[in-house]
Amino acid sequence: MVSGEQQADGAAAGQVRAGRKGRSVRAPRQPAASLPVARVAVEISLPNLDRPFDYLVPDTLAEAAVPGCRVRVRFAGRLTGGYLLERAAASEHEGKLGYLERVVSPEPVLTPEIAGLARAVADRYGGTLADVLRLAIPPRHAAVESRPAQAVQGPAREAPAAEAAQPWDRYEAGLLFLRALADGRSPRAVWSALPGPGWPDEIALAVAAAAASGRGAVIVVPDARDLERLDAALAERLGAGRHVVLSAGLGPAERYRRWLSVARGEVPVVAGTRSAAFAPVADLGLVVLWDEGDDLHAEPRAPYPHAREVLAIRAHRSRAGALIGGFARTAEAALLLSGRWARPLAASRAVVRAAAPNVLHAGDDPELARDEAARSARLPSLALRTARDALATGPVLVQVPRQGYLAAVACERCRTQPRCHCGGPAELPGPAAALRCGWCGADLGRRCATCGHDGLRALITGASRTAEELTRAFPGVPVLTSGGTDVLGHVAAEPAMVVATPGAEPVAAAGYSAAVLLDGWALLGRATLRAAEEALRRWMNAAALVRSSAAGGTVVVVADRGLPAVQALLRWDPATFADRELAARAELRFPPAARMAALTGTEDTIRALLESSTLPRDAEVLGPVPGGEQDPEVIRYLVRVPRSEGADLAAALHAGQAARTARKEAGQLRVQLDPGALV
DNA sequence: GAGGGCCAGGTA
DNA sequence: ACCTGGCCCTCG
Repeated sequence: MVSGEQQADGAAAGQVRAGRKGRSVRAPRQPAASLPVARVAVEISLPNLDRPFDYLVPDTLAEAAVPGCRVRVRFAGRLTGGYLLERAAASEHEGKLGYLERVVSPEPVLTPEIAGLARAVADRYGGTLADVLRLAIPPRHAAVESRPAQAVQGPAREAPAAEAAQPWDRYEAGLLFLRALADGRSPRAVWSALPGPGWPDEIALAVAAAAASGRGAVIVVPDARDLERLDAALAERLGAGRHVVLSAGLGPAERYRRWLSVARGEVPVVAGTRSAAFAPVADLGLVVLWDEGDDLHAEPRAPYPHAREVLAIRAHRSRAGALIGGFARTAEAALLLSGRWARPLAASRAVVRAAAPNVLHAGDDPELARDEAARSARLPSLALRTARDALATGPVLVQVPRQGYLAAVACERCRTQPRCHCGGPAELPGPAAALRCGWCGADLGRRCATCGHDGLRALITGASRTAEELTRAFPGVPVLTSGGTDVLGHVAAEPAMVVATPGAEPVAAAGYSAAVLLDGWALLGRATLRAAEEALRRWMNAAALVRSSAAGGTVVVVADRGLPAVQALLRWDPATFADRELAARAELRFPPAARMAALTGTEDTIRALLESSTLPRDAEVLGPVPGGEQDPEVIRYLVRVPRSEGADLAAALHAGQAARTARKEAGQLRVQLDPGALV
């Protein structure tokens, strides 16, 4: 109801009055003649308000208030933004409806497909529609909107001929997959990409096949470097003006301009990082996820959706094809296969063997165990020999798990690991530097706090120290580094040692002649559920940059040969590894075999949430578990349910949070379904 | 989240 | 008769 105060304000009661400073006179409002009700998704991310609200469309906005447009409405007395979901003839709402205050712009930015997808993603993660829409729709840029649509340059290219599709010929069902897309069908595949530089082109060909059926595509890659490679391949295969690239680095105006060209149906193909999964491509025929195991695909903002999940939901809802893959494979992807949601798309063993480099291991090299000098130098002789031979024919990649000089140290005498007051570990930034805290950066001097000794022992050697060692070991050979803030995109075909941290490996012009994967134990030893899966993914991504075994490419992995991840690399068999990983998770009842929610907050808030939630029948509450939070008050609980009850768990936690916020209960609480970093 | 109504219990 | 705090509900 409208209070006396608001009536005096004029507008709400529809009184005619002259505004101050020459503001125009407002006539009494009248509902639009046709479809006077606007169903609005208000931009408020409170779980108890996570539903549409109806407003009246004033006749003055009858034309502008189109489904999908941005509006301003008065909600609980305040002006708030929102999206018009649909126009209706009547409302279910018993009470009196307010009027739309304004149509921000008649541009229909929220398509029915994306509205439905966003709702489904919110439901899947127990989050709110408003939170998902914030991830899905970029902020408006008025100047960009008012500019006329860009003409699409260049003619659309014809569908790829059979010859052009040849890279897919190497995969057992590759041509069938492309044919199905070109015929307008929607096959779904978990793809084991063959090692080498061909993946962007293979994706571009699949996209071109979907385009040949008159449909669009969405492609999500982990980062800007992959996006650059894909951009070039798409330009090549689709022709000019048929795709746009969406990435964070574009700046708001350019980002909105490109996004709008997709929303307006001017461009049928979008490639981007995780938020591009929501790009409003019209008539979607294919979704693609590259390097599906990369943790950059996990959105760090509420409700923490994963691009794999978003794309799978989208492909399912929109009846689009799906191509989800990479060189390695996660347990999640294995589950898509075991549930028959997708089919495997891989090459035969013979083709894989020919395309992959020759992989050797040096972890249990007997020379390493005996040769103390080699051990302290950390470079097994097999690795040094391989690198030396390979340098004759091209660059050699050296993968080091950690950046910096010494990423972890101990006192040489008493073996204590120095720590900062904040609890962070000490690292050594350079040969003559003082110790520094790896978390807060505080100067920790050089002397051992326990015994006073100032000699150090390296526990984890970083990339720059490795580069220093290699410079000594290979005099006259250029040693390049890539990692952290200084990432190289490419290196030339000339001999060089290229030291890179995982994910920062440059592409070599004609492939690396060899790669050395150092300190496997440091990757595998991390106490996380995904340590082995992640180690294999990082190794395969590096090894895929090396020439094929037929072309003399060699990889040396320094790790224990008995480990399944090492075996999987030696045999280049990501599928069996992922199946085993999935089986192991099923045994432990861990995701993705089970569905889990992580509740992070104070003991009180977690307890209150659990009390106000009606958890599914088979829910197990585990905890408190270590969650890596700095604040000792903030703890973590896990709630586990069988996969079949995942939707119920999300709904229960959503309802529990709704009840809590409606009761104005204080306290921070984060609810995360299937968090990436579990345990 | 903000605002409001309602009730209980206290205060003048 | 009036104020305050807690509880609960609505918000279109």
